[in-house]
Amino acid sequence: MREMRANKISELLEGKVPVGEAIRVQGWVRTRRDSKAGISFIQVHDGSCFAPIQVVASESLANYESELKRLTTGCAVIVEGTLIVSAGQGQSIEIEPTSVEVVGWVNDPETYPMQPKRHSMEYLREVAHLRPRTNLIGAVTRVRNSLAQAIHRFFHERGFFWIHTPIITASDCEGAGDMFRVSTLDMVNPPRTEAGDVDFNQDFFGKESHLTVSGQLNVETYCMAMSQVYTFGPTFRAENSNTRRHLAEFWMVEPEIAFADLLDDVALAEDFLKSIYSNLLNERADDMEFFNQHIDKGLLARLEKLVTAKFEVMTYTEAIERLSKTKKKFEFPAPWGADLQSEHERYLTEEVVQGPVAVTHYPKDIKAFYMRLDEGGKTVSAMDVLVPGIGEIIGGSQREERLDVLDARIVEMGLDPAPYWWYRDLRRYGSVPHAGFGLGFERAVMYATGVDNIREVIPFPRAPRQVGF
RNA sequence: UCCGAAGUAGCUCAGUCGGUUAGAGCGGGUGGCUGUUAACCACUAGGUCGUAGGUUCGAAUCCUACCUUCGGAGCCA
Repeated sequence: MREMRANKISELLEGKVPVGEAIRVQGWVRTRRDSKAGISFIQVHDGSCFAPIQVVASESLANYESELKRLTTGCAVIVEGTLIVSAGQGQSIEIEPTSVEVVGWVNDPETYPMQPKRHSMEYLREVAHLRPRTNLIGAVTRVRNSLAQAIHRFFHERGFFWIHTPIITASDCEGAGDMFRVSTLDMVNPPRTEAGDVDFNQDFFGKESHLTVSGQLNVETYCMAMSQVYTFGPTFRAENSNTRRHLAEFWMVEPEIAFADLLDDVALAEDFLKSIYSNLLNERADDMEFFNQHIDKGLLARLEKLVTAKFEVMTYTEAIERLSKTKKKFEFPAPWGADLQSEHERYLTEEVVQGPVAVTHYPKDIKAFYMRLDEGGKTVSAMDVLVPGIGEIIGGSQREERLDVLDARIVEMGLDPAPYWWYRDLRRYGSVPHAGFGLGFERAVMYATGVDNIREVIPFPRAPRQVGF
């Protein structure tokens, strides 16, 4: 396989290889159509782009009758031949092969799970090992990669450092929901203390340990030395959530910037979203066209508006006023002090602003202890970025940099300050105003593709009772 | 976890006032036709109707439990 470099189908379809060149394509058969004139049209796909390329195999090939006419969806082939101008309609170029080698057959075509037809997404989840061969999951995969690369590029170009915060943590400080336990103890007969409790002193780490629910507290430590940092890695929540937008294992992006306030944070979020989505529209136009046509007709218009519109900024208090003035009926009321429901968020971004909006300064009682207390002591410097279509996509805040205020907030929320000793140290030694936000990566992919179930935008979804692949 | 809906051929579905041999499209096989486009035409194979009980002369259809999936809610990213 080394004697001749294979051509990516993407480079052929993009015109990077001149017609008439000898080429080689390696991929999998999508469909085969026979002509009794003694030729077969074989659509070959290699994942490099949305479209397959057409291979026009003639009966003059030695294995035409014996093998090529038996090709079915999913067979792996290596095609060598010439890139030619298509003699038919529907494609500009195609391949006239000098050889088509069948590398891997499909054992039982009738029961091969991937048929050249539309499958339900629920069914595709049951064959998660084969679903990347579909148009939909292939397109999602390229979009997901494009966004991930764009995120790293965005931060890298601005001098941020990617911090690999730990997956295993002994602190449940984040308080962001139930955690998965990490333990090497015998679950059936764990060692006990004299009081009868499980003796975690004898566990691997010598104390109770869990999978992380957020890298934020850890990344703040590096922010206080490296100035601009971010985490981008897996995150785990053991909540029994059975919805189309929750996973037990998902990826999260969390930047943190020093010498920055809430409006710097909003500006970063705006630049960030515009950057990664405008890059996507350029880089994966083929996949985005597919999503716009088959998944969500309004997708491209919405994304194009997002990357050009100026994000509005509105305080929570203003938002509540706007909600109280409308005649629109909501399922839930929106009194000052309560968290905004999804229906409220969508009304604000879709009807009031008709574009992206950052809502700031939420009541302190509905937000986390580490968010900076505002003048007046009723609100904190939190911000949620709301976008049409889904509502909240980013949540962030300026962090509380004053030790006395932070301590008071920890106590006020009924938390034990002791485990936060290292987090509190940051406020004792060279503390500076800083801010950051979190973006659920899968939700960003959902927004980019219009796919409405989060289980389609991650290769192997983990959710309650779902760990099969 | 709570509320609602659904499980029938390899896939997508139709079929329920209970009643002979459970149907279609796609996919597979065979043949025909065509520089074809998820081609088209003909023939053909393929189903313990989610699982376990129950009611009945008779259950895909009615009842109960369980399993699984989907949608909504809560939680949140």
